[in-house]
This record gives sequence, C-alpha cells and structure tokens, in this order.
Amino acid sequence: MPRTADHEQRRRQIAAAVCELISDQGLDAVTVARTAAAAGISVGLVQHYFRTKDEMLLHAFDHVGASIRARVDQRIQAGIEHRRPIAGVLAEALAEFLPLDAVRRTEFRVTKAFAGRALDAPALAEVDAATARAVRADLARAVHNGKECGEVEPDADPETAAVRLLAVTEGLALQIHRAAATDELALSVLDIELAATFTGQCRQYKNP
Amino acid sequence: MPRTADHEQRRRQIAAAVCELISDQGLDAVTVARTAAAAGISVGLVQHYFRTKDEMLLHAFDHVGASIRARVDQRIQAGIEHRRPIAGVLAEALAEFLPLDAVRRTEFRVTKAFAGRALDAPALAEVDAATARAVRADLARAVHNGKECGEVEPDADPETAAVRLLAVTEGLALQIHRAAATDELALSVLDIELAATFTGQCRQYKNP
DNA sequence: GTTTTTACCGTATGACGATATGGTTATCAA
DNA sequence: TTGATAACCATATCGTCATACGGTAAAAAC
Repeated sequence: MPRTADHEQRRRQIAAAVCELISDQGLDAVTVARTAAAAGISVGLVQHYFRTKDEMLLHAFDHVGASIRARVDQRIQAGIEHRRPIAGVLAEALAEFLPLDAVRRTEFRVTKAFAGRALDAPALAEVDAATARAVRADLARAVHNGKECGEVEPDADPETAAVRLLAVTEGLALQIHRAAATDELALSVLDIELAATFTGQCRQYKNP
Repeated sequence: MPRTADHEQRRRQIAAAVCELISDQGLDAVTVARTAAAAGISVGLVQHYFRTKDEMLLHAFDHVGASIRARVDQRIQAGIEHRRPIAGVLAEALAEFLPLDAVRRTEFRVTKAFAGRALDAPALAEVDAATARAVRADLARAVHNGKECGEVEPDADPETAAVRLLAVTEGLALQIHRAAATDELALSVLDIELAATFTGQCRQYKNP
C-alpha cells in the first residue's frame, strides 16, 4: 500500500493559508499559487486535496465558521457548568462575533469577504446561513430557558428576541469594524439589548 | 470647438450598468467589456470616462450610496413637512436600508458586494464609512431633537441610541437577506428598538 | 468649408490565473 | 525486494481581462 498522509490536517493547513491570505490581502488576492506558497506546498498538492479553487474556498469558509461556532459553544458549555446567569453567558458568546482582538478581527474580515462573494455562490451562502441558523437557535433556546428559570418575562417571544439579538450583534460588528463605535460602546449596547430581554434573576437554573 | 456630451449623464449610465451587473451576477462578473455591453457602448468609451476599472467601480459605489441617502433624506424632509412623530419617520427612513423590494434588494446586494471588497480597498471603505457616518449623525440628531420635544426621555444618550439603531438596522437587513427573518418580523423588531428610545409623545415639534 | 477638439469605436497586447498533464519519490504489503 | 499506489512537484496550456493604441466621425468656432 502507498505512502499515507493526514488528509484532514492538510486540508486544514490549506484552509488556514487561505484565511491568512484573505485577511492580509483580500479575497481577490487568493490564487491557488499564492495559497500553495503561503502553505509552503506546491500548486499540485493543493490540487491533490481540492479538485477546484471553489472547493478550496468553500472549505476555508466552513473552517472559519466552525471555528467561531466552536468558541461560542464552548462559552455556553462553560456557562452551564458554572451555573452562571444566562444573560452574562450570552454576552460573552455574542462577543465572539465582534472584531475585538486579532483573532476575531481576522475571522470577521474573512467572513465578510466570503459574505460578499456568497451573493452569487449558493454554496457559500449556505455556509453563512447555516451558521446564522445555529446561532439563532441557540439564542432562542437561551431565551426560552430564561423564561422557565425566571430571567426572562413570561410573555417574551424567544424567536423575536433571537432575531433581534443576532441582528444587533452583527450590526455592532460592522460598527466596530469601520471604527464607528468603540469596543466599549458596542459592548454596552449589547448589554442594553440583553437587559431588555433578561430582566430578572434566575430562580431555578436551566441550561441556556 | 468640439463635439460635446453630458459627462455626468454618461458616468451615471455606466454606474447603473455596473450595479445591474453586480446585482445579477456578482462583482466578480463585472468586467469592463461586460459593463460596456450592458450600457450599450464600447469599451473605449468606458475608458474615456473612467481612467481605470477601479475608478469606475468606486464611482458606482458612490452612486448607490448617494441613491440610498437621497431617499432617506427625502423621507426625513417629508416627515418634517408633515409634522409627523420622529419615531415613525425614522422607521421609514431606516427601512430604506432593508431589502424589502426589488430596488432595495438590488442596492443591498451591490452594497454588500462592495463592502466585501472594501476590506482591502481604502477608497471603497471610505464610501461605506461616509454613508454610515451620515446616517449615524442623522439618527443622533433625531434623538436629540426627540429629547427636546418630549418624544425621548431626557437622560437618553443620542450617540448610543444612534449606534444601536444603525446596528439593528444593518443586522436586520442581513437577516432578511438570508431569509432568517420575514419582512414583518424585521419591521416589528425595528419598531421595538425605536420604541425603546422614543417613549413619549411629541409636545413641541422640532425637526428630526 | 476648414480646423480643431472631443466623442466614440475596434482590436492588439501582455499579464495572470485555473486547471491539465507528465512526471518523481516515498511507503507499505506481499 | 518489488510492485502498486498515493503523496507530491514543475510546468504547459488555454482563456480571460485590463489597458494601450490607432483610428473615424461629429460638432463647434472661425
């Protein structure tokens, strides 16, 4: 049998190179040749792992989406373990979408670049939509649980609140990016929005 | 003296062709040749009016930004003339940013496509930032005036409210675009957000 | 009518990039 | 050891595109 290699590892390596290129020089600067150079491999090897450039880009987009979602999930899990108030956990979770440090800035830039192209690339649009759906579901569930435990008023609508919170978060990310809002201002707005829904104290803890 | 032509008219014609192409097939599909074809003129003539492709794209971006701002201003002016409550006027003005009909969907798509490229094109980023600044200033002024006329609580901060309202609006536009929210849901969220700041009735009318 | 300037066109050119192709090398099973 | 297969590389090919360039026609001034 032949020589072997860690397929997924290689694909991740290439995806990372793509993201680095996008963050540094924009999506238009991403060519197969440059990606190969950034990853320290040959053009041929990139072709070996991705049939086409589009497939490569799609995988890279998936890569960052998964990265962000992983951190969000981790924050939520940690929140559950430490029995913290839902509002605080969500504040941290949603802040993962804000370009507040180098890592998140890079992710934001990459995501935004792909979002622009996704307008005419259904496969990319689907990645974007899937992430949004996942977050929205998390938020709706958190609000729902908040109602049961007393942090949220009984007549609140989880779906409406979820859309509102996701919209505010994505909008704030834009404001921060164009330096139209300081980090502190954006975080305070996020807190205000959370406070509008999470008005009470948790009586009986439940997973968000 | 030589033959004459309406310079601005031609430039608008070309910008319109660019926007049409972007909306239909994406920014990557915009080539000088295709733009010329869409505008019904020759490649050479496009070059006559724009030295480079980048200059052409920049002008097109400016074009849509100005278009949207013109409608926003018009709505605000109309609101002033008819002495309508500020909250209602803002609801309509901000709805101009939501992809609710064919015109606004096109503008949204074009804007979003450019925003993606603006990450590495300072000239494009400036157009985006300028529009955001203008809207934010309008919003802050509206809230300020609302305080004076009684529609807004005296202790509200116009800057914070402006950032919040702009963020929500841009975020809702994204949700509508990816069909994560219906038009009605988005508009109701926008109303909720406006109601959070505009809590009272106007006693003494003032321009928003 | 002639001249001059600009509006406008068609094509040539040169660069770049995605993908195809024809290799070489390393590893494993037999 | 050997043969098979996958990992990996370098370059050729072909299309596309931005821009350069050389031209024609029209209109305004004289």
